[in-house]
Amino acid sequence: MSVTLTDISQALGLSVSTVSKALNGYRDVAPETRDRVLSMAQAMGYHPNTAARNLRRQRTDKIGLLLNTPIMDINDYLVEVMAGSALAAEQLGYNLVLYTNATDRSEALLRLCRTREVDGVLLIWTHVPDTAIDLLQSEGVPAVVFGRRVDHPTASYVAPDNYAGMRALMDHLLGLGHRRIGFFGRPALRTTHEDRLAAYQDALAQAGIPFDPDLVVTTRLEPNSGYLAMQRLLDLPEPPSAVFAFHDGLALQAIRAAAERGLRIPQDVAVAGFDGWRSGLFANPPMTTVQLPLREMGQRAVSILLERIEHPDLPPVREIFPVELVVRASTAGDV
Amino acid sequence: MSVTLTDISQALGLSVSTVSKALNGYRDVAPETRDRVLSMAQAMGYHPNTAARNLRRQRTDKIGLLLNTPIMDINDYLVEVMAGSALAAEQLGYNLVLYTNATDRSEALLRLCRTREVDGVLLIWTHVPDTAIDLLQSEGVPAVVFGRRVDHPTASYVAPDNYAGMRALMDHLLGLGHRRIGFFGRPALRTTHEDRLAAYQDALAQAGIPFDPDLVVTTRLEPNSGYLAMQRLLDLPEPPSAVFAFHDGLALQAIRAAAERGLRIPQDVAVAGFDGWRSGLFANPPMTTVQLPLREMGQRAVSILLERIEHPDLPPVREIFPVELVVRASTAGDV
DNA sequence: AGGTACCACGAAATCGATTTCGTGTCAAGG
DNA sequence: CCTTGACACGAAATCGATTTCGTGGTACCT
Repeated sequence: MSVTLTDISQALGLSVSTVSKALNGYRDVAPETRDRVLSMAQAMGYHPNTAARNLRRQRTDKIGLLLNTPIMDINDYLVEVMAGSALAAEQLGYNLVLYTNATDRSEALLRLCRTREVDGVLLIWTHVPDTAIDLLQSEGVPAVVFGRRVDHPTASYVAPDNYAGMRALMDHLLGLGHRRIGFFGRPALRTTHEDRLAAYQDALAQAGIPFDPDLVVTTRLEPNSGYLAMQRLLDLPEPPSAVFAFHDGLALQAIRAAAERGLRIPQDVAVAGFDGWRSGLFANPPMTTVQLPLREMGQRAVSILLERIEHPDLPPVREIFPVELVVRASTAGDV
Repeated sequence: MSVTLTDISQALGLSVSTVSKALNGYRDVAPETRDRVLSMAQAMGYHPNTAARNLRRQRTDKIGLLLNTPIMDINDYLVEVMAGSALAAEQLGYNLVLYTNATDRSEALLRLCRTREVDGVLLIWTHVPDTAIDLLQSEGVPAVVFGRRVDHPTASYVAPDNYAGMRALMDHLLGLGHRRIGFFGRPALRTTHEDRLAAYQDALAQAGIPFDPDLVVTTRLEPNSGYLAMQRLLDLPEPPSAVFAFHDGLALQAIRAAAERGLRIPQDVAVAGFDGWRSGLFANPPMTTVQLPLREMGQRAVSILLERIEHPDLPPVREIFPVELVVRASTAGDV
C-alpha cells in the first residue's frame, strides 16, 4: 500500500492537518516542524493520492484533448497540435489527457464533462457538430475548439487563415503558368473546406480562368483517399497540370499515384499540399505547402482554455492565425 | 454543480446506499425501486464523480502509456502501438492515458506510480533504463515493457524478432547482388540495435563478405538524422549500393538525400527500412521494409498488463513476435 | 408457535487529502 | 495584573461514491 498522510503523522506524532499544511506551504507551521515533515515525507516516499486530492479540491488539473479521429489516424497535423498544447499545459501546471476513442465519441464527450475527469476540454474536431458545442455550453464545461471557425455565440476557437493561405498558393501556381489546377476537397471539414474552395474559385476568377467542376474531387478519411483522388484527376480527358491536395498527407499519396504512371513531378504534374506536415519536407520531391503555425496555435488554445477554467464567465475568444506559403520542389523544380 | 447520489436520493426519498446499489446492479434492491432510480438518474443527468469513485474503489480503470520521446516525435511506429493498445484497453473496460512529457521523464514515472493515477503502465521505452524497471518493480506497480527485451528477472515485455527480420532483409539484399550494404545504426536503442547489427554481420559473414566498419553509421533522435547519415555514406570513396535504415522514418530521409544528388532509387542505390511505417507505402518509391505486427503487439501488451493488474503475483511474460519482410520498389524496382 | 431464511432498505464507516475553526501557549503592551 | 494578538497545532467537517453491517418485515417450514 502507498504511504498516506496518516502514516507520516503517526511516525512523527503530529496530526494529519499539520502534516498536510506543512506539505502545502501554509504559514501556521513552525519551520522546524515543517522540516521534520518534509524530510519524513521524503524518507517514506510519500506522494499524495490523486483521487483524494481531486475529490477534495474539486479539480483535477487536467485538460482533455479530444480528437475526432481514431488513434490510428493521428498524423503530423495532430502531433504538432498536441506538442504545442502539451508544452503550454506543462508550463501552466496542467496535465494533458488524450481522448480518442474507437467507437462512439459523443458518449465519451458526455462522460468527460459530467464525471469531472478533466477541468476543461480542447476539441481538435475539425468538424465539430454543433450539437456537441451546445452540449458543452449547457453543461458549463470550459472548452475551446481547435482548427475551425464555429458559429456558436459563446464558443471560443482558434483557427488558421485558410482563405489567405489558399489564395497565396493559387497565386503561386497561377504564376507558374498553370491554368488547369485540380482541387482535392474535403467537404466533411465544413468551414475549412468552404474557405479554401472559395479562395480557389476567387483566384481562378481573378485570373480569368473558368471554373471546371471536373477538377474538384472529394476525399475522405481513408488511408488511400488521396491516391484514388489523384487517379481520378489523371484519368480525365484533359488532366490538370497542377494539383492541390487538401493536406500534405493526401499530397504524398498523390505523388505516389503520379509516380506509378511514370509522371515526373513537377514537370509533368505539379503537386501542392496544405497544413505544413513535417513529412512533406522529406517527400520525394519535397512538398510545396501552406505552413500553419500549429504549435503556436496549440499553445494559444490551451492558454485560452485555462483562462476560461479560472474565470468561466469570460467572453469567448476567437483567433485566426496567419499562415505562410512554403515553396518546394514539388511545384518549382529548381528551388 | 453536478448531480450527486445525494441529489437523487433526496429526490426519491431513498438513501444514498440504495441509490448506489440500484445503479451498480446489486441484488438487494426491489425491481420497482431500481427502475425509479434509473429513470431519475437519467432524468437528472447523473454521472458518478470519477475522483470519488476512484478513491473508494482504490483503482482508476486507467492504464498509462508512457512514451520516452517528446510528443512531437510521435511517429507511425508509436501510432500503431497506441492504436493497438487503445483497442484492447477499450474492449477490456480500461482507459488509456498518454504520458509523454517534454522535460524530465523519470519524475513523471514516479508520480504515476505513487500517486496511483493509473493502475498500471505500459512502457513504450525503446531504451528503458534498468533503474526505471527496478523502481517499478520495487514500488509494485504493474508494468509491461513494449518493444525491447529486458533482462530484469520479474519484468514482462513484448518485442519483435529483430534478428530474424534483419536476416530476412539481408538475404533479400544479398540475393539482389548487393555486396556493399550501408547500415544506419541506433546504439541508444540497445538490444534492438545489437540484434539487428548482429544479424547484419552474420549475414555478411555467411555470404563471405568482409565487414566494413565505414558502412555502419550512427543515427540519433533528430529530425534529419537519417538525411545526414545518408550523406555520409554517399560521400565515402566507395559508397554502398544498398542502404539499410534503422527505421522507415530514417529511410525516407535517406531517399531525399539520394534524390538531391540525382541518384535513382533503386537503380543507383537501393534503400530499405524497418518497422513497417505506413508512410513507407506512400514513399516515392514505395519502401521495402520489415513489417512488425505493432497493432497486435500493442493489444497483447495491454492484455498482459491487465492480467498483471488483476493478479500481481503472476510470473513475468516475455513474448517475441514474428516479423515479415515486405519488398517494394525501393529495393526491387520492378515489383 | 417458534425458528429459519430471505428481502428490501438504511445507517454508518471508509477511501485520503484539504481546509475551516477552535484552543492552548507565550510574549508584548496598557 | 489583565488583555490582545500572534503563533503552532489539533479536531473535525468535507468532497462523493462504495460497501459492510444491521434491522424490521414477510414467508416458509417443522
